[in-house]
Amino acid sequence: MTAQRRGLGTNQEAVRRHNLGTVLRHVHGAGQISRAQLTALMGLNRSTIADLVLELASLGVVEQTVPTGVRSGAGRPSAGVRLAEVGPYVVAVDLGVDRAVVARVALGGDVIERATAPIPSGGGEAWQVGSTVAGLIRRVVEGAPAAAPLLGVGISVPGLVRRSDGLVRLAPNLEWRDVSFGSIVLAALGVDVPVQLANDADLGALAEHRRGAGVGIDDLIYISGNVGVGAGVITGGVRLEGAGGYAGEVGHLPFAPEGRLCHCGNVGCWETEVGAHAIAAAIGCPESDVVTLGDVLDEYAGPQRALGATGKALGYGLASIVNAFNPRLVVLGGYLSSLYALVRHEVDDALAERALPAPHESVTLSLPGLGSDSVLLGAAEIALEPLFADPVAALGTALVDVGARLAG
Amino acid sequence: MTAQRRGLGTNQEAVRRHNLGTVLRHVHGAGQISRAQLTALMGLNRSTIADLVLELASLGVVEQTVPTGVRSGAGRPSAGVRLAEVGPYVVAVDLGVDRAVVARVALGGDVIERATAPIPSGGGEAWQVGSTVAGLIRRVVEGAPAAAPLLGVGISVPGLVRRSDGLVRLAPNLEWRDVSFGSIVLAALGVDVPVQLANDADLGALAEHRRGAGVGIDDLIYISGNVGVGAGVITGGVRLEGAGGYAGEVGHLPFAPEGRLCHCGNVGCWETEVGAHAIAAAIGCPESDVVTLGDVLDEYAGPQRALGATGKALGYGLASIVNAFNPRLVVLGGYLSSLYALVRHEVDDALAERALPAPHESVTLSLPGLGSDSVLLGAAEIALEPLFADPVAALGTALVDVGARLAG
DNA sequence: CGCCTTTCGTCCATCCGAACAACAATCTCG
DNA sequence: CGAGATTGTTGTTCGGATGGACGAAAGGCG
Repeated sequence: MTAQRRGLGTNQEAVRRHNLGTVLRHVHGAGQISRAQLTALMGLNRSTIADLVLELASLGVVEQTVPTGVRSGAGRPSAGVRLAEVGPYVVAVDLGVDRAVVARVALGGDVIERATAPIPSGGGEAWQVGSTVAGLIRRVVEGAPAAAPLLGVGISVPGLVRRSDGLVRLAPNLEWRDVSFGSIVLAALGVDVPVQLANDADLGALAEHRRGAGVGIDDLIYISGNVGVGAGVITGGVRLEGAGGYAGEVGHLPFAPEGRLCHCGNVGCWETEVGAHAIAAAIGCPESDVVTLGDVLDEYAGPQRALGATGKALGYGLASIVNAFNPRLVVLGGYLSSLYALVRHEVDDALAERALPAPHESVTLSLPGLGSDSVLLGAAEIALEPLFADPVAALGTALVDVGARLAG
Repeated sequence: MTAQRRGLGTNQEAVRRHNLGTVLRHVHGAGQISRAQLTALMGLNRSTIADLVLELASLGVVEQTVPTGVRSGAGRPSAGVRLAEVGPYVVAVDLGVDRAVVARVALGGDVIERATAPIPSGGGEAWQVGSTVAGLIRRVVEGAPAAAPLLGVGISVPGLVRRSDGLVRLAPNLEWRDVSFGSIVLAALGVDVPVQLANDADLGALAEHRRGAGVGIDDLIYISGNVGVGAGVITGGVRLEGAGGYAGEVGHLPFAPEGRLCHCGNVGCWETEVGAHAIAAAIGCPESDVVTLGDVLDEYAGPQRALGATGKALGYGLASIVNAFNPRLVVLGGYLSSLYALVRHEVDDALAERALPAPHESVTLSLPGLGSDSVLLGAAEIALEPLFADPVAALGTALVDVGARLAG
């Protein structure tokens, strides 16, 4: 359930809000679901579910269908509930270190349209990137039906993002510090829509939890390998954010006190062993290809030995993470998924060696269920969040006829 | 708000349950509160609060008082709500490595009676400890009014406790492995009451969050120094448990790869630097006094230099924890509070050196607000938890006339 | 000291929304 | 084809939060 401010009482509007949001969350998650399933899942009365679905349908978010062909036992077949044909959508932005990916994502998580553009290496000025992103947003929104409402924009940033206001505190690979990127994009767009920013690893975790390898798993960690290394943590089914929103910065956990100098100023951070630069050096890959290390690794045919130590370092670091957070699943994203495919054995062994037995016995390592789209879809998910918290309010303030507004 | 199973709908019984529980939680937290304050805090109507308080009073949990003397401006003074004179209580058990502390704790968190007994070094057989604990429980319960209901028993264990069923997976300093200590205590008592077990650091964190140095702070970590070192994490106001309940095992984070051998089988764990045995060795304290290291440190008058390296190691380790969890507050419990008092400077400096600026700028180190009772009071808090989740049900199944039942 | 204002408790009617009961609809199975 | 099972639909009930009216108990002010 949505975490409302604790200590508060529940009034009847809150009940309705929560129930409408929960129905919508289920439809969003399953794509197609019957009213009978909803009654079972939510533990409410048939009549209540019927009423909730009716209200969502009148809001134009869902549609009721004739009973679907999939039958399951005797009895009258249940009416289906699915997302509306022309329903609300969001814009998801995945800011990488060398390119920006922007997508129009429908409620339900399908990418309808997508556009990509390179980002000057070293990030460049934030306003330039913002203008590039705004152009991509215009492009993906163009084809949207005029009647479809835009709920908001979700932006993934490879760096530390302050939770309270979305300020990018530090994005080392973009060379940004204290950049209000949300405002910059909005200014370049010339419209006012809700914008949510978050760390890339956090969003990868969210997406894998909702729609990827971690569906039904309430404690998982997504490790993003994206030049730097970060972790996004889902615990008890909710994002672990910490006081400022910076939780999960595992790239600078101490690893080898006598090791290499890290850009953070310390010596021997985990990132100096499993970061993209370290791996590139290990396999003799030129510096210029570091940003596309995943592709390089996918085609790597050199000696396994070159990566053995790296795999071991990855496993040892994961052991710390497993001990600290006790996840049921660890998803290796970015170039780490390519790396894991090459040295799975070394990683698994190192993890088993260093992790405590109790947390180790229930953990699984896995590749992303969403491929390289985890982060992008996570950005869509946070943009959808207000809709699940309060469907009526979110749809009330959503923007319609977006194509025309942005073109003008 | 209490985390109910996600995905569920909210029906009207759940609303009442939640609101009753929230009122009770506020009274429990504040001790004495006016109905006007409750309306403001919970955002409900005056009439609703009156009705909720009335129901709690008829359950015998709270009492209404004439308006208290503390005035605040004009207007009719508001009736007070306080805990009932003869109200429900719980038994809290803090299992240390050398002694067990048992207390009768009233709703509201006051320790009414307390009893202590030594535990044979090395823990001894679990059933022996269970019998000792049962004896202590009998003693503290004896004086309770016959009409007062016993809600349950909360037990703190220095080790890994499985969340699902409270099994003690591993308690190294008691030399226990897979011990169902809850059942053992119940069997020795001969009655059936709800029993909750949890890790000592988790309970320290809970108590400091509810009633100690972390009141109003939703992201905090309690580091327990109790021969071994563990962390309890509160994030977003709720306990971080992880998949099995083992989250927060930071004692075995890698620290010095060329360091000492740890009892977990690895080399250079943090615990080998800041664990009780390491500190005892550093200050030349005999092995037999390791279990009371806190007292030894309080009276320590030797050279500061002996502890300088330890302080630095503590700070470096805390930096990892701050980076990983981004807490607003870190409470140093057990002997670490004594240690911190001696080498505060070294710890602070080491933390500042290794932590990332963003998470570091908002974190504070502190001593426990509850002294050495944090863990004990945390055990009381988990035993109270069912009451806040559903007051009516919890009181319905509570045990009355406990003294006679246990004596017979 | 009396009056006004403010704030709160109490009592009532109201309203919202979930639950329930009864009946019709539509399937499976024998 | 009939019995049983499950669901949709509709009208009603009911729990519980809400809001207004009124009185009560304070403080502030002339």
